[in-house]
Amino acid sequence: MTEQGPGSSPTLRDVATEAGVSAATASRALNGSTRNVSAEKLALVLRAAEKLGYAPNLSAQATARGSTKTVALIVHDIADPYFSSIAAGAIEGAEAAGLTVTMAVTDRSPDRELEIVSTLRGHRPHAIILAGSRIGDEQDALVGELRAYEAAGGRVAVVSQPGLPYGTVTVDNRRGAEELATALVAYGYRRFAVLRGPDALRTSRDRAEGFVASLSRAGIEVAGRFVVKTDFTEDGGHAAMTGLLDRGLDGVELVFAVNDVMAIGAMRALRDAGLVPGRDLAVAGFDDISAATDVDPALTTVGVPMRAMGLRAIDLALSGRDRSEVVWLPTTVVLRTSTPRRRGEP
Amino acid sequence: MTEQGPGSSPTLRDVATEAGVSAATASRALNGSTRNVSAEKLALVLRAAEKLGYAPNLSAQATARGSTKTVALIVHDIADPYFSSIAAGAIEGAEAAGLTVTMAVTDRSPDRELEIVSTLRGHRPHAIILAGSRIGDEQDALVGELRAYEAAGGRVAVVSQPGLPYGTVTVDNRRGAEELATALVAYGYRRFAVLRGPDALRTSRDRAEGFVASLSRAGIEVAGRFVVKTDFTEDGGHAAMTGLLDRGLDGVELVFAVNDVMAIGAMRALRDAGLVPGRDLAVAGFDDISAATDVDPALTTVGVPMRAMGLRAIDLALSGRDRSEVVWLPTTVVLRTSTPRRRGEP
DNA sequence: TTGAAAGCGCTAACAT
DNA sequence: ATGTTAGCGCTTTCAA
Repeated sequence: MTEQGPGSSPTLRDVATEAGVSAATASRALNGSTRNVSAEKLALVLRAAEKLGYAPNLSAQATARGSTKTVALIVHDIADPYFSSIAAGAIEGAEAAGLTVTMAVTDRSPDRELEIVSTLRGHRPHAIILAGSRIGDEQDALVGELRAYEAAGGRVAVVSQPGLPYGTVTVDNRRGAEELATALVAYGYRRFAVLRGPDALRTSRDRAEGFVASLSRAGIEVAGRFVVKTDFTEDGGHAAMTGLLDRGLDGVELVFAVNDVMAIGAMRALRDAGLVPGRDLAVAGFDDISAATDVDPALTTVGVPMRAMGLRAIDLALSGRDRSEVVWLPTTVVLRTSTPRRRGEP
Repeated sequence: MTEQGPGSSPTLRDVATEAGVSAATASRALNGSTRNVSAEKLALVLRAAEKLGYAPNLSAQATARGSTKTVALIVHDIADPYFSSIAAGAIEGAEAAGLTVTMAVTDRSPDRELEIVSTLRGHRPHAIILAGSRIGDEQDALVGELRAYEAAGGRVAVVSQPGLPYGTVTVDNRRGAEELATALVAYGYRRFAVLRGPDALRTSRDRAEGFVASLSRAGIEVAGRFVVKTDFTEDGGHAAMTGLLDRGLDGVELVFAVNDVMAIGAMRALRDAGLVPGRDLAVAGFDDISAATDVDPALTTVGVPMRAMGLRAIDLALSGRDRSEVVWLPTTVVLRTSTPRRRGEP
């Protein structure tokens, strides 16, 4: 047993010495060109490395090679199931490619995001994955930062926000919402309310507008006071629903929240008010997070393949393909018991 | 605008040249000892860096300094709300300390975990945080790997599994379960079933045993056939509950699942069988994930401060304090409507 | 096949 | 206060 003093790790040199070869040979043996090293030396080096508990210093490797084995993932909020599912997919993809994932959360702050990208750039990751739609129009600084990163050979992929000049994997939010609206009308619903997120959130806008537009085409209008803006979170949904209740539902039969966590918050608000979701007021969401089937009644929603999105984003970033390719993943309307078929309808 | 060719990033040298100073001065200006550089040069360097869009190469910095600005977080499953909350706390703590988090998921495989620790070691992170209780007794290899890491100056912290020779932040799972049992007995429950996880999972064992032991002290025994082992997941809970239902409840009034996701799975199984959780059979869980208040009836559970655990783990690892210190965080019994008070009880 | 030597981008004595 | 000079641990020519 060769003891290492504190603060020190065995280096390649140590391994080389132990094996009685040069550092160059040790390096070759331990990775890259295994072809050019004799079987005996190879064995010697491997044994030495094993004995010393050698772990290559990835930072040194990176400086020498000029490239790292990491990919950076940026999400708004990792505790949100939407993002954690995307992250799970991304991590799966990255690990399959032998890469390590570094992660940062923006807390939905554009400033923070910019700062993060800037820091991350220093890590020289293979790729940077931006998950979650950007907010506001201060994108210039962000794009500038990313441009610099790309110019230096980095790859960028974006999840869920088409419109940035990078490889993107997304779903057609507008179309998904339209299909949901159509299905709901077919179920006999005629009077709707919509809980949407901040104006600047592209995802929220697309979903809300698609929903309303589709209804409109069916000859159904949603009164302005029944479209309420709130936070893109469960508490936001709860607050908005409570407000709606206070002001009076006035015949509204179904409330559509632009994402599941908001919808679940709204359901909670209904229960808090002594109402039964699904029976007294139908509720629909968007995303199909796993909680959608945990709540009672189970939530009608539009399925978004979050995990696959994370996975594909990694693929997209890693495959040196055409920048700014857009991968559209399919959504699926999932009708559950939170939106029962209305009496008297087919 | 100075354009950089692809594959290249401006280096400290470039900045120094641009500013007309030496690399050393540029280095000093850009970080560390700002004190020892004149205001003018400082401004010059800063301006040059800005102009070139300079981002320090963290790998190079790390090799030169011999230490990185990262901490590695290892979780079983990032899509699980328990772990994503811990991760959120850890990331918050790390970012506050100016550190970047790298993350890996084990998928609950001890082999994978070992492999991960080994790879991560190469990154020379400031600290490694192990979240989630270890499985099985193949800990020797893991501990060996961690020992080597520590010997080289790394810090290790563990979340939720006391017993490893490292700084640990955890809750008293046994005691939490005992208190829950006591509260439930006070509510008038007398006949229980327990859904527990794999034997080797310490957390599961502590909770299940604590619960049963507490009941036993109150003169209540849980028949062996009403203690069922299953996966530590929602599907596990669903399957176990379904099985229990098939075999007959035989008067059981309440089922305690050793974590919330299992409990929620069990509730779903009840509904699938046409039963009403809370009314036909009371259900209790452990953790108090946010979904616990989303389900209906809201889930009785034992609150675990997951986010705080992640945060404290970072603190623990970063504060150079006594290795193997154990931080106990408090749990709180939260009685909700999934376990209504039984008739005829005080 | 192997080793010597140069260099990756940065930091940290050591001089001045 | 600033520049010079060695490294940090590893990879990769280039010769041998």
